[in-house]
Amino acid sequence: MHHHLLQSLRLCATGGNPFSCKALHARILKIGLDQHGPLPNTLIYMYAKRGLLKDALQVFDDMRQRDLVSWASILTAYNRANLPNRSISIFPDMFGRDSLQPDHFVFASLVNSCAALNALQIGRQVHAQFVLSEFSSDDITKSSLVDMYAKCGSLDNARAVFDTICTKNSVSWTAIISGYAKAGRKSESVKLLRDMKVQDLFSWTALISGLIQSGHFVSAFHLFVEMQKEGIKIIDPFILSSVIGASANLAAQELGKQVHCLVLKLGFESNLYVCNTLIDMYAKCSDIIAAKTVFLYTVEKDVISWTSIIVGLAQHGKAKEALSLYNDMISCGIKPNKVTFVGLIYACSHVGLVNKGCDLFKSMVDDYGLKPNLQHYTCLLDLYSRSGYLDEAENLLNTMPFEVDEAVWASLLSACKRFGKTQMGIRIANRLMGLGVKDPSSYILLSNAYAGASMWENVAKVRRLMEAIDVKKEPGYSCVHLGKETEVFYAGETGHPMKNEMQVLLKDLDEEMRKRGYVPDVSFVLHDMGKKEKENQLFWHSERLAVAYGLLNGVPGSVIRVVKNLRVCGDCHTVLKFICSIVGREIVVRDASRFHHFKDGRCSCSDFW
DNA sequence: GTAGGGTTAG
Repeated sequence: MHHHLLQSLRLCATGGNPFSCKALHARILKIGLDQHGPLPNTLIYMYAKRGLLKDALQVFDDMRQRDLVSWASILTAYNRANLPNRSISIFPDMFGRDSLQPDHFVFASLVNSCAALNALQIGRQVHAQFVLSEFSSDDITKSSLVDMYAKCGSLDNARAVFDTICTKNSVSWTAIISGYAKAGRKSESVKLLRDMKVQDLFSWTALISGLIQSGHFVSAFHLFVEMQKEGIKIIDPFILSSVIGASANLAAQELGKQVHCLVLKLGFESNLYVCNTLIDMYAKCSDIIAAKTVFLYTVEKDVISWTSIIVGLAQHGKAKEALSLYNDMISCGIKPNKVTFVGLIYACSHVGLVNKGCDLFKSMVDDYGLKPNLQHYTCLLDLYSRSGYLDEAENLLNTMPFEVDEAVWASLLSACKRFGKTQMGIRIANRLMGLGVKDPSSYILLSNAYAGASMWENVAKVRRLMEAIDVKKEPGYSCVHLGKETEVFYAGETGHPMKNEMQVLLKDLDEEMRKRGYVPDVSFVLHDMGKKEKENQLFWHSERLAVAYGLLNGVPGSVIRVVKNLRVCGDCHTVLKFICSIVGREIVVRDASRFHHFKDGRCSCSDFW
C-alpha cells in the first residue's frame, strides 16, 4: 500500500495536473496515513516540486514529528519558490521547536538560500557550522559553498573550498568556472575548463555565459565555436540565449542572425528566453522590424517580451508604437514592472509627451505600487528638460530622494544651453563644479556655459582644472557593419588603405553641406587650438570615417549601420543629418546611449542625446 | 524519501 502511494506521489511530483496532487493527498488523509512513515515528507517533496508552496507548508506545519528530511524539503521548497529569506528565518526553529541538528542536506539548502540572497555574512556562519559538524566532508555541500562564495564575489573563498573537494564532479567544476568567468577572470576560467576531464554542456555554458556577463563578448564567441567543434551537443537553449545576448551587445547583426538560424535548426525557436533575447538582439542591432516579427511570433509573451519590444521601440524613437503596445500589454493581463516604466517614460521624453510621461510615472506608483528608482527620476527629468520645462526639471532635481551623479547634472546643463537659459546654466554649472567632474564631455559643457555668459575667468578655471586632473578621453571609435564584414575606425585615423577615397568623398560632402548652410560647431572640440584646426579635428571623427567607408563599400541603397563606443559628437550629428539627405541613404548609428536613425535630413532622437 | 552547477528586458 505504501509503496503504491509513494510511487504515485513521486509521479505526481514530475507530471500530471495539480488536481491529481490534491486528490492523492485527500486519499492519504482519508485512509489516515498522512502522518505515516515517509508519506508526509514525500507530500512536501511533491508540492515543492510542483511549486505549490502553501500546500507544502501546510503538510509541514501539520506534521506531528518533523525530521531532517522534512526540514531539508521545506527549505528547498522555499528556495524553489524564490523565497530564500524565508528559509533563513525559519531555520532557527529546527533547533528550538524540533531539537534537531542540521545534516548535509539541510546545510546544502541553507547555503543555497545564502547564495540567492547574496548574504555572505550568513553564508560564512553556515559554513562555520558545517565545518564543525560531523558532515564536514560532504562534497555536495562544498559544491554549494563554492557557488555561494562565487555568487557573493568572494572568489578566493570559493577557490579555497573548491580545492578541498575530494571527488570533484561536473557540478563542482561548473560552479568554480562560472565564478571566475562572471568575475571577468578570463584566462583562469578558460584554464579551469581545460583542466576538467570531461567537459559537458553545463560547464561550457557556465564559461561562455559568465564571460558574456563580464563583457568578454568576442572571446565568448570563439569559445562557442570551439565548443561545437569539440562535438558538445546543444541539447537545451541556455547557451543560445546567452550568445544571442552577446550579439546584441556587439550590435553584430550578422552574428545574431547566424545564431538565430542555429536556434531554428536545433528547434528552440519557441523557448521564451530565446525569443526574448532575439527581440532585444534585433532591436539593439537596429533592426526593429525583425524585433517586432519575433515578438509577434512569441506565443506566450511575458513581461520581459513586452518590455523588450517597448524599450526597443522607445530607443528607436517610435514612441507612439511603444505606448500603443503598452495598452495591448495591459489588455493581455500582463503586469508592467519597473523596467517597463523606464521604457515608457523614455519613449514619452523622446516625443515631448510631457503629460503622458508624468501620468505614467504616477500610475507606476499609484496603480502598480512600484517605488521609483534613480533611473525613473532621470527619465522624468529628461522628459521635462527635453521639452523645455527647465524650472520643473531643476525643481525635481532638488527634491528627488536620490543623490544624482554627474551625468544627470550634465544633461540638465546641456538642456539649458539648448533652450538658451544662460542664468540657470550658470547655476547648474556651479553645482556641477562643486561636485567634481570626471567626464570630458562635462568639461565641454561647463566651458561652453561660462563662455556663453562671457565669464572668461571661469572658462579659464575649467581649462586649468581639466589640465590639472589630466582628463583622459577614451579614444572614440566607430564600427561600420557591411554584411559579414566589419571595419573599425578610430578618430583621426590616417593609416587606412582607403584614406584618400574617403577624404575626397568627405570633402565633396563638406562642400555640398556648406552650400546647404552647414557651419561646423567647434565648441565640441575639447582641445585648445585654432578654429581651422578644430574644424580639421571634427572632419576626422570616427563616425564620419565609418559612414564614408560605408558609402564607398556598402551595397548601394542599403542602410548604413554604425556602432560608436562614445556618444555621437554634436557636430557629427548635424553632419550626418546633412549627409543622409545628400546621398539619399538611411544611416543608423548606435552610440553609447541611444540609437540615431538619420533619414531625409532628420534624426529619430529629435536632436537630444 | 531529502541535496549541488548554466539562459531574458533598464
